[in-house]
Amino acid sequence: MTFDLIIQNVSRYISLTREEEGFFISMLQSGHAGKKTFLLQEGEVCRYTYFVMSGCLRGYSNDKNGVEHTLIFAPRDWWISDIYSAVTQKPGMLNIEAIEDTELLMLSNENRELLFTRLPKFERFFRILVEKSLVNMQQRILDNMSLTAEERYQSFCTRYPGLADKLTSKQIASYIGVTPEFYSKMRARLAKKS
Amino acid sequence: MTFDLIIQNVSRYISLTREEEGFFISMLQSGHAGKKTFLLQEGEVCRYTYFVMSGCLRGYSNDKNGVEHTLIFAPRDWWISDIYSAVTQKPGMLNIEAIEDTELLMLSNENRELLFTRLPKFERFFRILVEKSLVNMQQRILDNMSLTAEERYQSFCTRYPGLADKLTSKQIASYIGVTPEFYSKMRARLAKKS
DNA sequence: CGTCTATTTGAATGTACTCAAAAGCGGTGG
DNA sequence: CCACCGCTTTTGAGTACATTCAAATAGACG
Repeated sequence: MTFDLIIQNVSRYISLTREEEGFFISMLQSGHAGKKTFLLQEGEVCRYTYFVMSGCLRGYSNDKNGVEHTLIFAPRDWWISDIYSAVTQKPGMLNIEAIEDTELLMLSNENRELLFTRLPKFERFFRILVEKSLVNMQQRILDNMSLTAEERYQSFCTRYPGLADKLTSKQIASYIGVTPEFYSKMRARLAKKS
Repeated sequence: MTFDLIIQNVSRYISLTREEEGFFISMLQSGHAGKKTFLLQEGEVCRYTYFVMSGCLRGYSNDKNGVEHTLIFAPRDWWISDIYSAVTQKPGMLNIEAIEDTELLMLSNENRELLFTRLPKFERFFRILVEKSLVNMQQRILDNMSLTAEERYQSFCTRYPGLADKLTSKQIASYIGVTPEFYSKMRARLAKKS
């Protein structure tokens, strides 16, 4: 069944009755994003929280020199949105792009609020989800301050097992925080070692 | 009244009746931390979420070389805890230290759960709180990847107005992610400019 | 096949770090 | 009250990690 994955995902933190599952599912829309297409672009207001059924998304932002910096990858079974924009309803600076053909479920901001009103336990679910995300981001700040590029690459491989193959060098470089050129040299060094 | 500050803080995101305020307050303990003392140390399980009434706290972690990296400062009207440890109930790596004599309110993990059970709107409050925090951390990751040390210093001054005076150079350096030596040289350059 | 973009390689540069030593500052005890 | 100790901050020289710019090579896609 199509909704098994998301129900399992939600059930990790809260438990739902059959009716609650039904209501939750009725709040979702399904969607598709072809490779290299955008679900959200810089300057837009984020209207949805996305859940990835298959494929993979990438959330990144451009700095003042136009350089891309990847904040998050969202493979199967992950949630993604521009929280800043979704919360404030103001234009954000995040781009959400499909790395490959991606099937999604979408929860609109309005339906999210409806869900919170009707089933307050979803406040709990999203609180826990955001807490996990916060812990990851904090760890990443520490990593950026204390690890070398090579170690951050290892850290990336651990956090997203198997994802490196699906991504371009540029995308990986933009996640670990180095230029594509330096990333290339780094790979050459690593290859020589082993 | 002692609890005005925290009630106002909470009321920014949820509204409470008199009785609810009373119950919330009954879940809190008050506490004090003298300058340079610790509320939490690396390896301990975080048992409380802290709210700062006056003074200032600092949350930092030591990397494998023993270098300190500051994740957060918590002046008056801020919340702080080691979310990782509080959520998992496992030993964390965060140290929470008082920068100066600090008065606090403390919400134990058990009372936090009680609060969630009795007043589910607090799930909402903490969800929003954590969302804001996540937005800040994401911004900080982008800053670390795209700004120079000098710009990150400006960014720090904006985020924590007036705090620079209360802190040692080493503490500021550990927040913006440079060595104390480099921070010192940076300050000298900045002073020369103006 | 040709074009466009991504990746690699190299040389020169820069930002920030390490190590070491000196100077400043704060607290403590005689 | 001041002398001393420990810690923080400053300064300098040498170094390292990562960037910039430029050119060559390889891949992807119509």
